[in-house]
Amino acid sequence: MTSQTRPSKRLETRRENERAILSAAEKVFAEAGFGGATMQLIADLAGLPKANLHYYFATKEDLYRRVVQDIFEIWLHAADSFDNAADPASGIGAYIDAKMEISRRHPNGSKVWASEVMHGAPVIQDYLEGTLRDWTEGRIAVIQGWIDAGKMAPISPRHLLYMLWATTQHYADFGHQVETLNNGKPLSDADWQMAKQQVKDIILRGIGVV
Amino acid sequence: MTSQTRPSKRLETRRENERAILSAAEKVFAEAGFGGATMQLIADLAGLPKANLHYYFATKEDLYRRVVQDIFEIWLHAADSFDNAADPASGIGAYIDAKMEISRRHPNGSKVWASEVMHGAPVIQDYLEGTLRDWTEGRIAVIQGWIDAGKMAPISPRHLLYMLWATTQHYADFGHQVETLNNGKPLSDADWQMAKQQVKDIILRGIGVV
DNA sequence: ACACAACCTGACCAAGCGGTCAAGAAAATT
DNA sequence: AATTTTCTTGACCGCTTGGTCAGGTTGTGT
Repeated sequence: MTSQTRPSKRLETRRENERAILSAAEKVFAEAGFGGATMQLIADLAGLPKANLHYYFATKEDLYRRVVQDIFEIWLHAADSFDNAADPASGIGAYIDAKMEISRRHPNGSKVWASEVMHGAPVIQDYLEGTLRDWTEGRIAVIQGWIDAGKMAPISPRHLLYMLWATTQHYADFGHQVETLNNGKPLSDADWQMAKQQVKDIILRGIGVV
Repeated sequence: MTSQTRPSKRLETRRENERAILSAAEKVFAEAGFGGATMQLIADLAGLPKANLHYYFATKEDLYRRVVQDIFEIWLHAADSFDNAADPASGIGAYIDAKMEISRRHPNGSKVWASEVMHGAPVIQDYLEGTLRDWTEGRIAVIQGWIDAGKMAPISPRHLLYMLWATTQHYADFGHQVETLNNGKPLSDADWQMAKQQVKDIILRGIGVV
């Protein structure tokens, strides 16, 4: 019985360890940057000896690359909210909601991404020139279509996208600053709700859809 | 003649060296992060032997602290554009212009600041809790005054400020990404003009002042 | 001219880094 | 039960790092 594909203890612990390492690495890379992070610190946080990290990930760069790639995937999936929307209010509104949720749930990932780009994207330059550029051009076309159809104000779609990215990611990348200005307390559920609403209010009115 | 306060060769070279070191440090810290930056790299870029750096700045952290403080000063001065404005359109418009200009002229400084905050502001936490918090509360009051006077839409001043910071600094912190999406070419004068105008267009309409 | 203080720097050091490896433990296969 | 494969780990290594320091050089006040 239960002859279903057993997880095979080997693969199971492998997955567990990889996840523990990636989770620890994301945090350490986010808090210390690539240069400031040490394999020892990641190992301690993951609860494994340092040598074991090098069994799963040959080099520090390999580990870092995986962390950045994973984030990029999550980040791109927020685009799904963008598509299948007939009008800008719902499409862009949903995109803001999705990006804000990512900032809340994956602040470390957002920081690693920001750090990578700030340092000249030495690891993911190909992603910027490939996937991201294609994605961007596609959304610009969608937004331009809305403008041409008279559904929103004639702003530059490109700069609107930058504003959306900047504003939503600010709550992750500059989360510490936001928290400090919130009297040192993390944002509550209501605070996040408020932030989301305010971003949508200003931007949607800014592009003339309310 | 010329008995005016002579610069005194000593102080002159001191100032020159300090400026060379700080300029080099800003660039290296921005490109590599605190952890990734090395005193040797900064020394080479400044054209001085490494030991000489330690004569002017005792430790790497001291040097870093000075870089961050200098940036904070520049950053705060952009607030001057905010004050002495009777209506939100000119006040916030001027603030956006000023912050965009800083992003263009001091991208490295902006990156160092961003990096510092992203890593939990280990060095400038007191600035966040003191000067920045006071500054923020003050501007929130100004904006709230405009709202109460019916001069703009009733949005949350706090989140408007976050949006302003995020959007304007995006062109510095994510300059590499912006450049890549601009076909790998740096933004031209016209591009910057366009960016400025678009940010002002969307935000000013977003807060209901156009 | 002299003496004193400020400045400069090549050589050096302890500490910590990423990464290696050999030998053993544990699981899977036969 | 034996064997092979995968996984685990303490000890170790070469290298780079931030920082030091003694001794020389340069500028300044007297």
